[in-house]
Amino acid sequence: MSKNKDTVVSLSKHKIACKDCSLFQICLPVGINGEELERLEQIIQRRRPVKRGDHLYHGGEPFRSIYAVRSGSVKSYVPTKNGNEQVTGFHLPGELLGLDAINNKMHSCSAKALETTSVCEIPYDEFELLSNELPVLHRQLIMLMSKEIFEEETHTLLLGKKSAEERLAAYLFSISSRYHRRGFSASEFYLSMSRNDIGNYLGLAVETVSRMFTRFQEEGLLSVERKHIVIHDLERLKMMTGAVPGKGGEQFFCLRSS
Amino acid sequence: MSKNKDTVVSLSKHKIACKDCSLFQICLPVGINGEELERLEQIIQRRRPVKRGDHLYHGGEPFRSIYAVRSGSVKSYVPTKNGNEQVTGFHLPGELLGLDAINNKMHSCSAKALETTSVCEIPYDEFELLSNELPVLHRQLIMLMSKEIFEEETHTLLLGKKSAEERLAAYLFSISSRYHRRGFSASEFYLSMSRNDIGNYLGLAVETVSRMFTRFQEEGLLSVERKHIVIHDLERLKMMTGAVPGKGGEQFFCLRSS
DNA sequence: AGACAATATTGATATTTGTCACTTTCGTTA
DNA sequence: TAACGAAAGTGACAAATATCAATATTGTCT
Repeated sequence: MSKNKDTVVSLSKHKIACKDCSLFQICLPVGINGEELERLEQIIQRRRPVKRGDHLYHGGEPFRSIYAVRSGSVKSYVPTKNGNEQVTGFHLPGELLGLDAINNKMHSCSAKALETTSVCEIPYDEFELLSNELPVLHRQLIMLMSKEIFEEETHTLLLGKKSAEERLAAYLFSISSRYHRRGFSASEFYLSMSRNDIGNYLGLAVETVSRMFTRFQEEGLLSVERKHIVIHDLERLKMMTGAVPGKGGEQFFCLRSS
Repeated sequence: MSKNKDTVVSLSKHKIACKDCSLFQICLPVGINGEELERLEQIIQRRRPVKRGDHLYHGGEPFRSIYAVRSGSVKSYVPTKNGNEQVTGFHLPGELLGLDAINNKMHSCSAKALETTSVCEIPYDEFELLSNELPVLHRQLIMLMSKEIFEEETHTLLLGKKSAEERLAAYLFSISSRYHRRGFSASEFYLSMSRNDIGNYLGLAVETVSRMFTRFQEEGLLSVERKHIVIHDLERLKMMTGAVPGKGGEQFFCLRSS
């Protein structure tokens, strides 16, 4: 039990059962019955919200837990030799972090909150033990990891060949879809990450990102005011990503929505 | 049990027990005991080698199996609207394919052999059933998927910010390490993929790839003759990738070796 | 509120890479 | 073996983006 008032307030405010969590069907889409869920909940720790700039873990630290974002957002990055960092991903509500560390038993990147963020922490050892009795948990994790691999692939697709315009369009479309899935508006949202982070993630100079936002706005595609984005033509944005597969491919549109 | 002669012949030719397979410790690194292994082997199908250009699966097809490359190499790609394709990955011996399809139950990309290639096929339904009894199988799959996610992240790192030089260097270093791990030379190997595929994967024009190879050769970094590569200075190649993390980071060097 | 630091935007210029056109080499098939 | 088409390499040029420099805006701290 924490001692200061702040924490107590936060805990009481955030102690929500999984089944009442708005992310329930994102975290646990497959059939988990009541008793199984209860046992899972017993090992899940709901951490006090972390402040902007705080770390969930650092690269090189031993791996102990998987995290699920409840609210807020987190960025993953790797520090590089020249004192810079390379951003490897952003994590929005309902998304998991730390999956890349299971195999190494060590975190390969650092995770930093981009804003006040609350997460669920799932201690991996306990999860493993429980999974021996409840194979459905393993199955669920495998599904989520598959989705993660699929999405990384999408990101490869994004960075692979495209122009700055296509990259930023694809990025915005991805963010939009992810917020939408989480129950928020697809056409209006705040970008919690800086232009710097976006450019870094997309392999573009900050200035190029700025210019692209300006161009998009001039073209009437969207309105942008710092971090506040309103997309006026989502369909055109999607087209601009250039990621629509060819013949017979409409059924597996690959610039994913979730 | 298969019925037609063709299959029987192939099976007899390629029926090698997992424990005798040179990829054993790559596929199944953790402790699986004899009986468990035997039961796993019963569901693994060793397919007759596929010829260069043949597909293991196409994007949009229902997902049925995971594949492990035994020998040869495979490329994954997504067809795009303009009739081109976007290469999303290469798979060398000891590596798995199809993990991205578990969640969707549908393949999101196509997989094509770059040369004569033999694979093990693991029907996923049967794997799931068996895993209910042997949780170690699930655990192993999760480890392998974690590794996959880690490597995708590495690829993000590769494409994120780097110049053409850094990209090609990182690519060659990755291929080198993966061959090395499989027991081949780290400094001399054949690139089974075309310049076109490499360029596509790295987000570079074919001509740029060619020019970079030429430059690398002029600099004495390597010798290249079409697909045959000899690397003269692996250490310098590694440095050129620019992926060395900063302070205290040597322990989690992120441009991975496997 | 004021001041400072961080972030974002804009413009001018340099560099890199892509595109186009052509040549060479290789591999396959007749 | 010859001939063809595909893949690879090279050069000239154009286009896209990075870099550098300056300014504007925002957020934060006192």
